[in-house]
Amino acid sequence: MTGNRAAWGTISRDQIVAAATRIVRAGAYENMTMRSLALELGVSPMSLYRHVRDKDDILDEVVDRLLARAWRPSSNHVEWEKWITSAADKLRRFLVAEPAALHVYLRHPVVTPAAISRMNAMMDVLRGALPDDDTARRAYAAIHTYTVGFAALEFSRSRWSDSSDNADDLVVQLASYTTREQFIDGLHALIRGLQC
Amino acid sequence: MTGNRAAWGTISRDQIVAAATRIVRAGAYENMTMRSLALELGVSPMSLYRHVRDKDDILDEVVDRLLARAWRPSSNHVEWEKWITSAADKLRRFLVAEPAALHVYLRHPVVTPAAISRMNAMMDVLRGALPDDDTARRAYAAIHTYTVGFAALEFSRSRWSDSSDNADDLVVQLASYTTREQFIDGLHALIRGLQC
DNA sequence: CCAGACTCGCGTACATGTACGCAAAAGTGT
DNA sequence: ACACTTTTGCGTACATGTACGCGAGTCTGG
Repeated sequence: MTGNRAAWGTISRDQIVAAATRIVRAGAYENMTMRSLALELGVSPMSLYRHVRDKDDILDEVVDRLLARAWRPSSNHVEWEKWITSAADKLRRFLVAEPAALHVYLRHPVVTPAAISRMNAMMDVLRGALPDDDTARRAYAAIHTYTVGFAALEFSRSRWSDSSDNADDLVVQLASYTTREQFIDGLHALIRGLQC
Repeated sequence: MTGNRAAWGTISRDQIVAAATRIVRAGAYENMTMRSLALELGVSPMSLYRHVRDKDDILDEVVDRLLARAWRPSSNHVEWEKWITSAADKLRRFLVAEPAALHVYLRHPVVTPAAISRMNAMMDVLRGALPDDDTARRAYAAIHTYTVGFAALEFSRSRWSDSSDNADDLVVQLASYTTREQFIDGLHALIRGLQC
């Protein structure tokens, strides 16, 4: 017998990602550490690194799986603006609800399968609605930027307790401008501007 | 004698922030750790915590000092759109050039003195250009969101080496859509849309 | 001037991600 | 079957932020 060593081939990349996905789905992203993950898989922490580059590598794949189930607009809107709005709002919700996703989106460009599917779907709609390809690309980039930016600020605000009471009225008012309505409002302004 | 203990009153909050500012200004933000900071101040790491809540507390103040010198538009543009564009671009540059600043902006609402000055200046301009106060506030919020979002994506892209060669053409094209021109382009679309 | 309260510097300790290299298990060619 | 290479699990170690509490220095009311 081998002391206390786990059997050869105990873990695979898929199992690691699956376990991580389960943990994140359970809302325990903050407590998902390499050590806790290893413990759950009955393996030593360093063993994970045989199958995975680093923690972000795992998160990339976890987030892709979650995104695949989260990005599609609620229904097939006839008007393209509604479809785009719904798609953008879905991504915003996703990023705010899933800190792991925001982490990934802010760390590097996301080019995983689900993200690419989503991009292609949005580009198809934008290409059909705007004069030329270049305009569509610029529109996509601007909308994406606004969406991720909004999600980042909305999330950062959510973990904020106003410790200082000397709070400027304007500050408070603006800091609280991270509601869904605000998002839609700004997004519509952006879309209007992109059509000119 | 007191063994090796630093003299009473050796450090103050101001000195800590000043030292941290020096380090960040020297571009060594990544290497600014509580330990290195303490070492430079001739003090034990834990001593810092008598004067500072945590590392982010220091960074907040450092970033405010740097922001104060970085946010103003280059010149007094007559047209408000140019002034706003310049101000937004200044913030974008600042956030991309200074990782510490991006970190702070993504972590919680920034309500330090320089940030408030900047906000008030922008609000003054927007109030003068748009029909009513509410519109101005919405405009500010949207522009701020877009600016911070763009900076975050631009920065995340800069630390990216395209490891996969199966890279979709579209992906590459869009991932590289983080240039100053793209920023200005999207910003102008947004501003156009806000005026309707 | 002195006792008690308060401020401050610090030693220890812990959780985290992960670099490095050893050794056991599995695979491979002969 | 045997020598080898490759794959895999893991022990150790380090840098990081920071919680906790001790004891020394300073201040304050009587």
